[in-house]
Amino acid sequence: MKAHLTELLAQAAKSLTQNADFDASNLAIQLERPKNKDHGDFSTNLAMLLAKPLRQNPRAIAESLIQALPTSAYVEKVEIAGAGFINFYLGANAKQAIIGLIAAQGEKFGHNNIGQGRKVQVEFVSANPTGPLHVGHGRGAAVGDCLARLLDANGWAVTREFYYNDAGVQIDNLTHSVQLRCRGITPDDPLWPEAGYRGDYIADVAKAYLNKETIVADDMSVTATGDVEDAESIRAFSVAYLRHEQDLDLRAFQIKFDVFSLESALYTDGKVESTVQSLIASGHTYEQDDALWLRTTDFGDDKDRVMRKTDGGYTYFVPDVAYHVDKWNRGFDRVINEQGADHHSTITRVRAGLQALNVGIPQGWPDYVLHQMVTVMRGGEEVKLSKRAGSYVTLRDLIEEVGCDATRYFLAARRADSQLIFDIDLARAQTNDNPVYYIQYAHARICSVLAQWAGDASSLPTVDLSPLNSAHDAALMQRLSEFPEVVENSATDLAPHTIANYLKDLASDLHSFYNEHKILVEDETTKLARLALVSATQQVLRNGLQLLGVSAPNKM
RNA sequence: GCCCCCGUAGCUCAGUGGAUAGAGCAUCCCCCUCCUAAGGGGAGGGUCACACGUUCGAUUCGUGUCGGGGGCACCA
Repeated sequence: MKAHLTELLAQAAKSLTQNADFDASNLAIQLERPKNKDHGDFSTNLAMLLAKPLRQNPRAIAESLIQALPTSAYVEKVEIAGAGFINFYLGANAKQAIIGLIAAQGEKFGHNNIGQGRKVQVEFVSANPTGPLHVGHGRGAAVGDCLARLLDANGWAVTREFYYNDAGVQIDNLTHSVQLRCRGITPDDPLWPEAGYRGDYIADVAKAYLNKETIVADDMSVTATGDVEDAESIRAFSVAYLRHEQDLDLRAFQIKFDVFSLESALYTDGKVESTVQSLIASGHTYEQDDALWLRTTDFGDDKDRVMRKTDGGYTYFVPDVAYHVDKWNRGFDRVINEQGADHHSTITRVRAGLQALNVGIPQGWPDYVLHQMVTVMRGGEEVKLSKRAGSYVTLRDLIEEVGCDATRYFLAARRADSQLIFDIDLARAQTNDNPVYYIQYAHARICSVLAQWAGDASSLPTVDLSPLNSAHDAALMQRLSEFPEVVENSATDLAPHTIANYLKDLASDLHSFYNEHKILVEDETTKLARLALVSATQQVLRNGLQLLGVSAPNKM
C-alpha cells in the first residue's frame, strides 16, 4: 500500500516539475503513518520539500500535487492539512485486504527478502569460561538472539557465533583458584589471592575434578585426571566445566549457537602469527621500548596501541583482529558483534587493525551493537548477590525466578544503549502490569474464541469482510498492516526492542476490539468477518513473539 | 582530564526533523446476566535536564554546560 501511494506521488511530482529546472526523480518521497487518526491513514510532507526548489508556498504545491495525482481504487479521499501535509484516506477495501494477505503468508507474514540470502554472522554472549552467565550476558543473549531472528526474517543467512577466551590471565586465575580449592583452601583464607575467583561454583569444579568426572560441553569433552599438581589438566577441565555450565544457562534461556570459536585455536592455527606478519608488512607497525606497536592513530584512534608486550606475549586485541580476519575470510557480507558497552574501546582498535591489513575490508566493518548495564531490583531494592556466583546475579537464577519468556522479553524490550532496570516483582507479576502476559493473553484469548467457535479456520480467508467497518476494526487492521514495516525497520536499525513495543500496541488494539465487539454473535456474516480478523491477529502475534523467542500459549 | 551511551509524566520507558509529545504502572472515577476482568473506558499529571545555534519547522540535528553510567593499563 505504501509503495502504491509512493508511486502515485512520484508521478504527480514528475508532472508538476517537468517544466522546472529541478529533477524530481531522485526525490526521496517520505510517506508516514500519522499518529493522529484525523490526519488520515498515510501522510506526506512532499509539498514542503518541494517548496524551496519550486519557490512556491507548500499549500499551493500540495494543491497542484493533488490535481496531478492519478486515481486509485484504494484511495477514498486526499486532503491538504496544516502547513502543507497531504493526507491520504484509504477505503475500507484497502484496509481489509491485509487479512487475506496474512492468511496467505501465514508464519512468513512480515518477512521480506532484503538480505537476499547474503551471509551475516551475529556474535553474541561470548562470555569467558570463568563462571556462570550473569544478567548482563542475559541481555546480550536476548538482544543478540533477537537480532539473529530479525535478520533471518529479513532474508539473511544467519550464523550465530559464540567466541570465548580460553587463554590468558583470566584463565590462569581460574586454574589457580580451582587448584587452591582442590587443596582445601577457601576464599576466606589469607592465602587466597586477590585476583582469585570466589564464587561457590569454584568449589564444585574442584570437587568434580577430584572425582575425575567427564564433562561434555556443546563444543568439547574433557575428563579430569584428578591430579592436583597438573595445572594443565585443571585448566582444561575447568574451562570445559564452566563452558558446560554456560551451555545449561543458554539452554534454560532457549538459545542455540551454530559455532563456538576459541581464542586458543587462533594461536594453534597460526592465525595470530600470520596476522601479525601481515600487519608488519603493511608498514603500520613500529618497534619502541622493546615492544611492537600498531599505529592505530592512522585510522582514527587517539593513541597507538601495543601489539606485542615486552614479555613477548600479544595484547588482547591482536587475536581479536586475527579472529575478525577469519570472519572476513569465511565470507560474511556482514558481521554484527553484540557486546556489553564496557568493551567499547575495542571497536576502534579492531577496525584499525583490519584497515591496516588493507585486504579490502570496508571501513566501519564489522557492525557493533553495545548494550548498557542491567540493574536488578526486587522489592524496591537492588539485588547484587547470588549464592552461586557470589558477586553478581546469574542468568539462571533469574530464569528460575521469573521464567524464560518474561526474562527474554524484559531484556530485549529496551533500547540496547539505555541502561536497564530489571524489576523482578514486575516480571513475575501475573497481572496486566506485566507486558509479557498482556501480549500472551491477547493470543490466548483468540485461541479460546476460535476453539469455542469450533469451525473450519481454513474457510476464514475467503469470508466477506465488509462488516469490519468500526473504528476498532480499522485500528486493528491498520496495526496488522504495519507489521512488515516494523520487522524491516527493526532489522535495519538493529533495534529488536521495537518488536516488543509493536506487540504491546497490537495486544492493546486486540483487547480494545475484544471488549467492544462480541465475536461469536448470531449474525453469521459478522461472526465470520470478526473471526477472520482475530485469526489474522493471532498469526501476527505469533510471528512477532517468535522474533523475540517468547512463546505464544493457547491457554493461560 | 579525554572518549562513548543516557537524561522525556511521581516510577519504568517509547517516540528521534514535522501537525495538540505517547504507553504501562501509581492516583481518582466507571464497565463482568456477556467469547478468559491476566481485560476495557475515562480523569488528572510534562518549560521533552539547561543554554545557544542550524532549519519554513527542533524533544529529535550541532556546540557548550550540568546530572547518571561505562571506558580510558604493555588486563580481557
